[in-house]
Amino acid sequence: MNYWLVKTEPATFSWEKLEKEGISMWDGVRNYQARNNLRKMRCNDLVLFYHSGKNPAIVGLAEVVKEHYPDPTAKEGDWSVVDIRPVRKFKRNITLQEIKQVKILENMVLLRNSRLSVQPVGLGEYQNLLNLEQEK
DNA sequence: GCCAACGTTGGC
DNA sequence: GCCAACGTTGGC
Repeated sequence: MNYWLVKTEPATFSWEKLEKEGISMWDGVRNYQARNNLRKMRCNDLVLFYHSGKNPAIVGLAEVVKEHYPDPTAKEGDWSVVDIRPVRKFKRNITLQEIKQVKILENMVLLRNSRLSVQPVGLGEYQNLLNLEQEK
């Protein structure tokens, strides 16, 4: 089992929309590194769902339900999508600001390469984030 | 709205 | 193959 994080502008595709749609196709990825990460996702892998823009934060947890297949929205090029579904909304948002303050999380791709929209998350990082959620 | 970081494009 | 120019992302 692997752990991931996907970023999205809430105006483009929000957590609320994911909950409303249920199983959703994660399309529109047009970055090779992000695409390659999509292709490494396996069914049942867990995906932290991150809102970028105003009040950047992890807001919920999703799950991969269908492994990669060609992106039907791509007019050209070799692009992929996966299907995800919402697992649960976090009981509170874990903000970028507080993630930055946790020493153990300083190597997260989220902080090291803030522009990568589909990124791996280490097991230790994942567990730490869940612990953070329980605090406060 | 600004700007840093990163990716892509295209001339040479 | 290098690099300047440009476009995009995303935090602030």
